[in-house]
Amino acid sequence: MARGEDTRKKILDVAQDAVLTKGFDATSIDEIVANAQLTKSGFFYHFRDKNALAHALIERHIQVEDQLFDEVFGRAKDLADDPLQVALIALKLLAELIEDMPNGHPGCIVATAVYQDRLFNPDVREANRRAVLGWRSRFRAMFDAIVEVYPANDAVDLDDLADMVSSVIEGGIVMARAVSEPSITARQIMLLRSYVRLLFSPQLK
Amino acid sequence: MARGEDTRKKILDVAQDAVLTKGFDATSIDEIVANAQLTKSGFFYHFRDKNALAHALIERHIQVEDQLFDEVFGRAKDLADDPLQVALIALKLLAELIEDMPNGHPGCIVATAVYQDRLFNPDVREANRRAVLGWRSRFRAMFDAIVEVYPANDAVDLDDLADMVSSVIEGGIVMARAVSEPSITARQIMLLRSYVRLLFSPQLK
DNA sequence: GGAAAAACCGTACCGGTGGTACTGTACCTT
DNA sequence: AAGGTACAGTACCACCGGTACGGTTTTTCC
Repeated sequence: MARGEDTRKKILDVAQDAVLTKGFDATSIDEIVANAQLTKSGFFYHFRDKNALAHALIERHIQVEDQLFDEVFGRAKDLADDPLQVALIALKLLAELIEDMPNGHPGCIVATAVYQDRLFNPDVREANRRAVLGWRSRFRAMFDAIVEVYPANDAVDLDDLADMVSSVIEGGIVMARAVSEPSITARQIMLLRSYVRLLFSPQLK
Repeated sequence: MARGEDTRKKILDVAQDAVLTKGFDATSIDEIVANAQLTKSGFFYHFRDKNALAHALIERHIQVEDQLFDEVFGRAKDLADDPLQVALIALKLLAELIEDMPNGHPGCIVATAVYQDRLFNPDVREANRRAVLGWRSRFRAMFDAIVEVYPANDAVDLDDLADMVSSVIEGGIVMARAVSEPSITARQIMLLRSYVRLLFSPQLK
């Protein structure tokens, strides 16, 4: 059983690497099996078709991303008690984390799926949707905690604000790739942080 | 000469329609030539290969988008003199415009190109880059005008802030498509507007 | 230790797709 | 009349996703 899982993981690793640099469609199965050192038969034993691969890739990516967010927010909560400070610290940590990634952020697989209508496959589409909605509720909770202490300086919907975190990250990745300036993503997150501060700070400076 | 241009335009129209709904790779040349009512030979007479089609598509999309921005900002300048008010009005108009688009925003072709490494083709990559940098300088000018009158309430780089406009739009499109809520994009722009107001308003409310 | 299941390999094949190559031809301009 | 423009038509190729199926090794469980 461990043998099978190892192979499956290797396929996913190889595929993810290729997909993030070349795109999903540009990554052929032949290429994947060559790099993973197995045969086409082996590949199709583990994945029904290429959609199943995309699905697995997204599912795994969501887990990793969620874990990353857990760590960042866990660390932020260790460093402060005030919910606004926690959010500001978390966003800073997130920006630093993305900044330190070699070659910039690997590029979000969710967006990759959105822009290749492989997502016509309902499974992939649904996985994508769940991921985004998960992030929404996560960040929503963060902002809920803030407004209990600090009333917002502008009328904003908190779900929209929660979405803005994902939105700025995704948009930042697109921008970074478009102009080949990897640092853009992190700087965009810092701007979002600036917004959060202005939105909830009782006193402007 | 007009005969050739008409055919070329028809190819682009048909292709754009398919690409925006199905993705670039999922759109076959056979399908395009069928819908445009010509033969494969005709297609390859106008475009060297599929990359050349992508390139033309992006180039044309940039023109349309620029024209759209021109209209929005022109209208905003008609409605106000104060640079901050102009920006706030422009962002509101932009949000409304995107909101009114049937089926949500068509989905930015720039991002489509970013996520399929068609951008391995230097022409496409460069066109993409030029588009994004063009938007940067455009929005940068807008914020430059504002800071001459209103000092920012937070230390921000104006190029980053300019990028944030594009970033929020691109990210908003990704989010909207991921969860199938077309209105997200417009609401994200309204949040950016909220940030701009908080950032430059001398008085908070 | 033997059977069965899991995890593959090898090979052959199919339809679709991007792309090439070359010939033919209607039309328009000079 | 000549020559370029703008295609149509046909034939062909390599690659890719996917299927089919038989054979082989490895692991697991009784």
